[in-house]
Amino acid sequence: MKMLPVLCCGPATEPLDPESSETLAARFRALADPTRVAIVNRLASADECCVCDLNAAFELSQPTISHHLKVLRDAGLVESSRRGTWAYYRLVPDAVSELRHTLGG
Amino acid sequence: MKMLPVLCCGPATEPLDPESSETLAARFRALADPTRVAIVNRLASADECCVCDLNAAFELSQPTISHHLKVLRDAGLVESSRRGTWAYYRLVPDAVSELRHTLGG
DNA sequence: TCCTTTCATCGATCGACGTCGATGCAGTAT
DNA sequence: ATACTGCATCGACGTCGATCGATGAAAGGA
Repeated sequence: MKMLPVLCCGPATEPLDPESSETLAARFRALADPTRVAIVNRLASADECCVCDLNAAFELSQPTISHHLKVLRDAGLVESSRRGTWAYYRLVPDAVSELRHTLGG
Repeated sequence: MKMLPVLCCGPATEPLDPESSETLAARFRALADPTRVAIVNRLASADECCVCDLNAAFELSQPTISHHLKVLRDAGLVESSRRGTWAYYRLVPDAVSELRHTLGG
């Protein structure tokens, strides 16, 4: 897991280089959609979640949900594994907590 | 300051209603741009910051910086006050901290 | 009064993003 | 072999957002 710089509070708030700003913004962008926030919230209260359950939970088309899952995957916030026909998604707690620390934990 | 629900970790991770998801996403969207992340970072290490300093710090036009500051203002992450000709911006620590808690502090 | 500086807003442009239907591809059952 | 289900990808469409130049408003100085 790549280390992200501290964003604000805390004793050491060093200036951000452009690359770090872009990395941080990319992670926040993954949460900049209500559906993705809701997905993350749902995954937070369940160890695993089948895509079919997510499709049923949100009034969106299956490709749209799949797209949001890909965005979250690319951001490293969730991970998936296929078992048989189904795909299961899990939260990556370290990624969430690392993002939280950039807000000054 | 409006109370936001807990997002993930912690003992109580209640399901998010659509309105809360939208509110949370809106806040994350304010940080979903590298320039805004850098502005927040800069404000975090200085009590106050004049807009003219920000204009000088980023290689963007003055209207663009002004736009980003408005986005951050609308999100409640920063606040401003004019003194004479100059406008000074400050971070709103409670807003940042509240957002951090939604990530499960 | 007139000019300059500082900042916000406006209008336009262009690329990024959310959404969908259609399609493809495994896996499973009949 | 055929058909069906679960999920990812593709292509297209509409909207949103980042950016800029131009303009406006307010304050200060000559």
